Amino acid sequence: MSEALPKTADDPRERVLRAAEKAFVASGFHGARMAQIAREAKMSPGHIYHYFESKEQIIAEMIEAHFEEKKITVEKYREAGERVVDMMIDNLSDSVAAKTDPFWSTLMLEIVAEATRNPAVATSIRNMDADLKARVTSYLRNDVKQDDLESRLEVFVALMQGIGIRNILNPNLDKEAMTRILQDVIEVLFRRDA
Amino acid sequence: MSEALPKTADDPRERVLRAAEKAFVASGFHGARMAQIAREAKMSPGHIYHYFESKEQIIAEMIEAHFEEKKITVEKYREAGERVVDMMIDNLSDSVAAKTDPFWSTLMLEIVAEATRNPAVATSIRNMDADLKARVTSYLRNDVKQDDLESRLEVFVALMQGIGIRNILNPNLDKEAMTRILQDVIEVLFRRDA
Amino acid sequence: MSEALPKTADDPRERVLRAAEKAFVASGFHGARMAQIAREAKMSPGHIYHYFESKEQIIAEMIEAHFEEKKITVEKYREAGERVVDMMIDNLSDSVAAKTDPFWSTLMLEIVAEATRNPAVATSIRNMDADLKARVTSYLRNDVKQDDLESRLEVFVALMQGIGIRNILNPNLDKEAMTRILQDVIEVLFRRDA
Amino acid sequence: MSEALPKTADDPRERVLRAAEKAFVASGFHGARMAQIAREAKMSPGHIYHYFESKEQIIAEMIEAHFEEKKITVEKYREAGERVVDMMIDNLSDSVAAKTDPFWSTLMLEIVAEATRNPAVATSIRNMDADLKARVTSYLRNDVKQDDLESRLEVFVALMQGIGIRNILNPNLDKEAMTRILQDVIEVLFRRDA
DNA sequence: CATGAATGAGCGTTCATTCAT
DNA sequence: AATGAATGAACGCTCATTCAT
Repeated sequence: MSEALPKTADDPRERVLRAAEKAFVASGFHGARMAQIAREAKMSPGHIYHYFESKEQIIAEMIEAHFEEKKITVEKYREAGERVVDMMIDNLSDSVAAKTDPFWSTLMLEIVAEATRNPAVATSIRNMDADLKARVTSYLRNDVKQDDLESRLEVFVALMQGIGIRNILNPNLDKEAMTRILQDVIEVLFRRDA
Repeated sequence: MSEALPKTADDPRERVLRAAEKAFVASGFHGARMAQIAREAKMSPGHIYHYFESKEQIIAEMIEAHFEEKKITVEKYREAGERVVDMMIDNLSDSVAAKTDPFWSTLMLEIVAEATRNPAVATSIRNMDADLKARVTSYLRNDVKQDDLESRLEVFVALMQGIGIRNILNPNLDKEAMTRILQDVIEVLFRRDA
Repeated sequence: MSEALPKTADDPRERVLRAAEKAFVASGFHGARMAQIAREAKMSPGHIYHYFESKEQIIAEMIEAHFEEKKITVEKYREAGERVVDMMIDNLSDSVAAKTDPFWSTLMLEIVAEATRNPAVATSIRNMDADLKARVTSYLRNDVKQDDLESRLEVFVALMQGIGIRNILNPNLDKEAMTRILQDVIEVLFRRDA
Repeated sequence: MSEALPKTADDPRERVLRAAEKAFVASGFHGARMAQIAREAKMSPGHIYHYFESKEQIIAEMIEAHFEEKKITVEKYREAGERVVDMMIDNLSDSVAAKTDPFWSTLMLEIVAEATRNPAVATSIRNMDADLKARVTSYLRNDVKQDDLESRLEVFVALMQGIGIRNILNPNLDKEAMTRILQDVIEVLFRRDA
């Protein structure tokens, strides 16, 4: 009779979240208007409140969905066994492309900025970030021997997230050159002793 | 008799800018209220408009001042001659401390996020960022021989700005360990062929 | 079933225009507050903006409606054929009553005063006034032979609008006596040579 | 040592009143800003309050001064004895010119409009208008025999003030033609039986 | 499940007036 | 007599949210 988790394009909640995402990227969490989200979701403003308690809640769920997606991306590395770092390097070009997609980098920025003022969001993304990092750390352990691996991962993640910011400040980033240089950095971060 | 440029704590424009900075960090550009800024600046809301045309202008001037300060920081490297990279490494611990100061990293985040929706701000900070990068590139040229120096600098700057984001997502960052690892990264970025 | 143009008391736009009219007469265009208009229209201030872009627009539409009404009044003279001047004289008492209604004379004053500082309003009411005058002139042509008819009409209109002002400066105007005297003036304006 | 009534250009009160007049014509009573008046009067905003209690008071005094001037104009007719109407006709062209001066017609409009909402102003200008009218009536009595003279004067004054409005609604008024036609009207108003 | 009309608190900003000098 | 910096109440307008249907 009824689907359990209809996370398709027809699921109205999903439609709102996607619409909100778009609006947030275009105007920021505070600049985005419920009316704008409603229009994009092809739903009346009033009806959104049938699915979400408030704009705040939409923001919160959207952020969660964002991390859920990242979790899936990260799970690929679980299969890599002892070849995680190789896989990282192989995927570098795609990773840089993802980080420099204005849509995602803007969203990431918006999320982190929101965390600096909304304690609930801060707690939530810190937990999710820790979870993500713990996963990656455990996968990397198969391949990497340094005992300061966690800090090394922090450096690597900082670098990748920083690239998102750089792309905003300098949209003419030479991504190919950067990918090449990043390979060296990864080597030094995770292979020095190998 | 009378100071020409009283950029002291008594200069009312400066007082407003400092107050705005605080309010922006606490609530974001859009969340900050003029009344809040006025209270913090010990000035009536109306009087702020004696010194600034609009909230928008306060944001713009605050951003400019922020970059002006960075320019001064960067100028230290001008004197370093052929020992720029050494100086970078020597200063690493201070640089990391600066990047992980929640006040400044939050402000930076706010600024970059604003750039993604306010074209005037985008143009302004891109110009200022380019200027800053050009300066550093020219100082590095004395010490670094790689022809892809610009991209290497981009990677380095991404890393440093990314650390600001990391500190928000993980306030328990092991700064000492990261400083140590960053030394290796700097070596590989700017010394590999030397 | 649904009405096409419900210009009744239930049409919310009409309700706002009527409320605005009242408020403008009581306090002037600038003195009238949106809250006052909203209260009078039994509508929240915010909701007014569902129907009108701005207070300015309400003023503009109210002025237009005012002229539209005048156009209807004037059209009666179209049917009069060669007996326009007779009709004018027959209607004189009503015309004087209309011009001395404090509500309408105050509104007219407000409109003309607004025209002296708002160029958009000036253009608008000049066009509408010219249209009105052209109509009356063409109707009068059937009955009146003077070639300076336009100037004669200007004199007549000045007189009628001036009565509105007089009524404000002297609310005890002897309207009957004036109507009698006005008959002579009309005769001399439009009948002298007849 | 000190002049009794220094109504010269140096009298600061006079300077403020002249400045206010200008500002009121340009922007209306409510649109005119104290700062604008102060600038025009070459005086600081604060200092204006040394001479006037409030903007309201400036408006009130300015209106009074305006009528005082009119009183002087009207007094010319006192000397005319039995030739008042002749004098009126002789002066017609000047009178029309005065009424169509945008400065004065705008000011008159502003004053009458203010009277419709400010009861103090209403009382004041009604008294002054009555005084003026009584004077002119008494002078006309020497020349005019009709017993409805007061109403005839009302009609005449309505006509002249109406011309001010017409000039705003139609700045291309043919003043010469109108002057000619007005002569006929004056004749019929004040000479019919003579 | 769905609409969109309706609300009203709260914003950035203005400006008559006051105050310290 | 004179300044102009400073105040703060009040405005037009916006928009997240609610309500009648």
